[in-house]
Amino acid sequence: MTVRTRFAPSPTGYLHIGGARTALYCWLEARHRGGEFILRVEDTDRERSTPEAVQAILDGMAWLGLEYEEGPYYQTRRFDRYREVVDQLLAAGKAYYAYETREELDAMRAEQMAQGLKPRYNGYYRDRDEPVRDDPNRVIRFKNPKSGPVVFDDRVKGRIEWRNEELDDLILWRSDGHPTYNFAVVVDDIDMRITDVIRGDDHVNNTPRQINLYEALGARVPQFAHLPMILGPDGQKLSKRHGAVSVLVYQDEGFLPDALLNYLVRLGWSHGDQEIFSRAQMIDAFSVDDVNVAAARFDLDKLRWLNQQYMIAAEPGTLAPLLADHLRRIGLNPADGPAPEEVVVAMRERAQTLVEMAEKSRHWYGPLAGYDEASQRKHLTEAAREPLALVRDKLAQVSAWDVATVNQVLSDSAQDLSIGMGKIAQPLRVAITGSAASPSIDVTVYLAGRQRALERIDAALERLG
RNA sequence: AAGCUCUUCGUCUAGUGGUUAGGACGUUACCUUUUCAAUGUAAAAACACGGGUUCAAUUCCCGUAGAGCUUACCA
Repeated sequence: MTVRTRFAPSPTGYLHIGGARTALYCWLEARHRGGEFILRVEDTDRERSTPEAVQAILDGMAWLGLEYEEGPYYQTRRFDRYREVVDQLLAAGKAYYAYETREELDAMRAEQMAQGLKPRYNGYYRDRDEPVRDDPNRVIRFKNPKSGPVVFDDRVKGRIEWRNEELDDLILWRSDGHPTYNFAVVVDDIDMRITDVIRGDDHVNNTPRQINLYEALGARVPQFAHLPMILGPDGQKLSKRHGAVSVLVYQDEGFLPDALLNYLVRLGWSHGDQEIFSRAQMIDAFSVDDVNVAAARFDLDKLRWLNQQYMIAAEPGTLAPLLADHLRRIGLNPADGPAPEEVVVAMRERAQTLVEMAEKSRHWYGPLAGYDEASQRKHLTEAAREPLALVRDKLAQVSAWDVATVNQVLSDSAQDLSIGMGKIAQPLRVAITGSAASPSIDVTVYLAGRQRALERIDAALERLG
């Protein structure tokens, strides 16, 4: 039988870190076992679902490169099918109408809580043979078995057992004429022949009821795998302050999708001592059976480190357009400076994100924002005048403009003046970049371009005098 | 309140009835270097607690504590 997994987000928000990892694990499990991955949008909650959120999820999936064989399916387009199934259940006596108002249900719960009981529906209408009546509060409830155990072997949490006494008769069909989530998922997962349900562990509690539904419908129960949560750095539930923002903000912040995926795959899963996984390696090594049981915290530092590893390993040409884009975002024109590809090579060991890379490269594309206070005081001193002037002259005269030529000019100058390279490099660096930290000095000068380099040296010399 | 679940360095994790409890991020040194990085080397850093079982428990069992999830006509 073909393995089929699905990612089934509800479009009430964007695709966040937790959702992205669930999607990744579903995708990996399908890929690893040569199966199919399906995307299904659970939009039965019409109040909270929005088309923007649907688009945000689709965009997030696309950016991460988690392609699906089927979908997106939309639950709102399958209402006829749910109606059909609920009617079957009704006809078979496996479901019934109930008429309590919300207030009555709330009161029931409150009373049970007060008695220290687990709150649940008391089944008042379950075995009443009343004629069906029209009522604004009319819902359809499932006849959950009254006794016996419900057992399942969760692929990450192991064996979980429930007693049917703990469960109540869940609502399948709301009074507003819509199916409920617990009903729609089961119908969908059956119809879509899902073999492995991989989802967040906030769903473990729904699983026994769903299993009962599968059985009432005479369907084969799929395998379940409940993934632990991802927590914020403080161990609290992920909030907007942490990572509960759209994965697309990671794009905005200069992360590579493969780096994010690599980070996420290791959050709750590991394979020996390996930290870096290409997509192919992930697919090869991954199994939900090896996923951890405990919740994990999101650690931005490690993501940043991984992102840099990916930037260093990437073909510079593939990063160039991304860097150009980030330069534009901070108001710079990539055409006003060196080829982004060359900047990538110079800067990838000095930046952990593309945003950082763009920021640290501003001085090659736009005017100097000013000199770093301490660097200026230390290096733009009277002692720098002679070397700067000499270098300026030589740079103005050389016929070629490349790293080797610049390097030659600098070492010649050092020799001419009988001083160490540092005495030339540091003042020059401050002159060109405004700070004492940059790539090697020949590259730094080369990337500035001859005209800009000469202008900056002139400006620095003027400052001295 | 009840049901379900979780607990190894600060963080992500490996691991086993007998290990110097391993790796990675981060941190701190050192090396390198004209700066800053990157790389390399090294160091500090963990089995939540209490009882059992056992010759021996981080590992198995039971409690305690802490944390999470669910108890919706949300998903």
